[in-house]
Amino acid sequence: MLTPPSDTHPEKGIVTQLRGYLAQLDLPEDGRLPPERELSAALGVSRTELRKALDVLEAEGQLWRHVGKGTFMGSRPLDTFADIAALARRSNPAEVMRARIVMEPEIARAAAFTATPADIAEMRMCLARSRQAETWRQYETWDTRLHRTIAEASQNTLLLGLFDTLNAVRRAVTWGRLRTDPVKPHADHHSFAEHEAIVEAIEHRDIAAAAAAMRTHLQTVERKLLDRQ
Amino acid sequence: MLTPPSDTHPEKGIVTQLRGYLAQLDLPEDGRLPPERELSAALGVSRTELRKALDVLEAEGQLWRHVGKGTFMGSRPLDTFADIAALARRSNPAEVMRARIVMEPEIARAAAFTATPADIAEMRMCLARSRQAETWRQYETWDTRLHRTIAEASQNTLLLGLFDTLNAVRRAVTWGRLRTDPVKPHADHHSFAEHEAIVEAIEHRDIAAAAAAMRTHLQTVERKLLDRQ
DNA sequence: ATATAAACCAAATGGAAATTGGTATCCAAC
DNA sequence: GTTGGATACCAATTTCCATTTGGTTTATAT
Repeated sequence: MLTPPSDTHPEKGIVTQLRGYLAQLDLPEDGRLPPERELSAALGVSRTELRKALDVLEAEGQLWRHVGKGTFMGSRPLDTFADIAALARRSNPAEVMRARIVMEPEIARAAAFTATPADIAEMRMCLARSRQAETWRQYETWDTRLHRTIAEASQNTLLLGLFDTLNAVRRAVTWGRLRTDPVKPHADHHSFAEHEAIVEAIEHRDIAAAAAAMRTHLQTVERKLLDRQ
Repeated sequence: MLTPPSDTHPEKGIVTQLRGYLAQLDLPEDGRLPPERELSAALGVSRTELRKALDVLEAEGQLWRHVGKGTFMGSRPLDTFADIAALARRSNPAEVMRARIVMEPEIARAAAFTATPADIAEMRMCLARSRQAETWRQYETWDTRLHRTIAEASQNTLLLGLFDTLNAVRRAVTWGRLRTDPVKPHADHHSFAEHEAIVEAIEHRDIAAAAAAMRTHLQTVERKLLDRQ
């Protein structure tokens, strides 16, 4: 499968010639260098020989290559997938709640700064729809969407991404213990008033109240969660 | 910008006609329904009138629309991206700092609760090493490790995972504008005292002070960051 | 006034064509 | 018989362009 590097003996000259050429070359921002076919022509060597030299530099970690993409100086960018499944495996509902209590009040605080009228309109719609929900399933859909709308309103794509990750883990952890009650949430379910308070605070640009209301809400949710176990 | 729904008075007949048509329609897996131009023809109404009816259904949350994509039944799906590269592409240094200021003070607060003596010992080592650093490169290594040790001390694998994600994005975003100064940090660099204050607060289990010290520190970093641009 | 039709726009999609690193084959040279 | 070069081919990826789609504007008619 893999050919041991020591198997071939590329002329050392080609490697050093390549090194010099690359050093003298001014690379684009991403460190991409010309395709092999051009490079071999520019250096006056065959593609086979050039590739042997490139093999050496790659083994040294000086560059990395990928089919269809090209050859790049530097080290290969990290495999960049926050493995949600792995996170969920290590975590548990209590941790998820603690993480929510850490993140979401501060997100709400930021949202109170930056929310647009459209954001607030969508929050209000989520409130209304969650009140009209006929099943817990529907209720949770609109509850989730309300919280995400608040995260969107923070106008920070990174915070939103972190929130989504947290949410994905939450779904994965909570999966299997979903509420399947046929009954629907009572009209005086604690979340209704608490959600209302959060949106109210955001609408009034009261950043401290927004954070506090979100914290209160999540702490209530946490208490209910622990009670049930 | 937004047209108030009450502004127009679409024939209620069209809305109910549309409701019926959609109910009778068997939708594809993704809930996508025919483009407006087809729908209006099928229903024998003008596109303008159809759109008014669609506006109603959208306001009710029964469907969502997006230019270029189409119109879909149900509620708008959340596009969850745990892809760090994608996150980094959409984000920027300012956002990263805001996200840090949101997350890390609260993480420090949690850490002040749960840090073990071993955690604190490691934090102190990071402090010492960062003071001894001979280059900015070294300094940043120990700075990063200090912040991560604090996240570890929160004893919450999910928070730690989110912190790591944030950090990966930070590295990706900051890439290319790394400090290459040959000089090393001054002995009175602001971070030294600020780091000290954070660890001190954690050690004394002063959760409020820990959060405050971390927030102060990151706000200083943010200020310096913006100054340089 | 209101509704309709038509045209236009920008976002998004889809697919063909071109590009690129990797691999196999054939052939000449020594 | 081994080595190296030229060529062709492969699959992953990108690039480019036409098309589609929801959103908006304009002109026309009733």
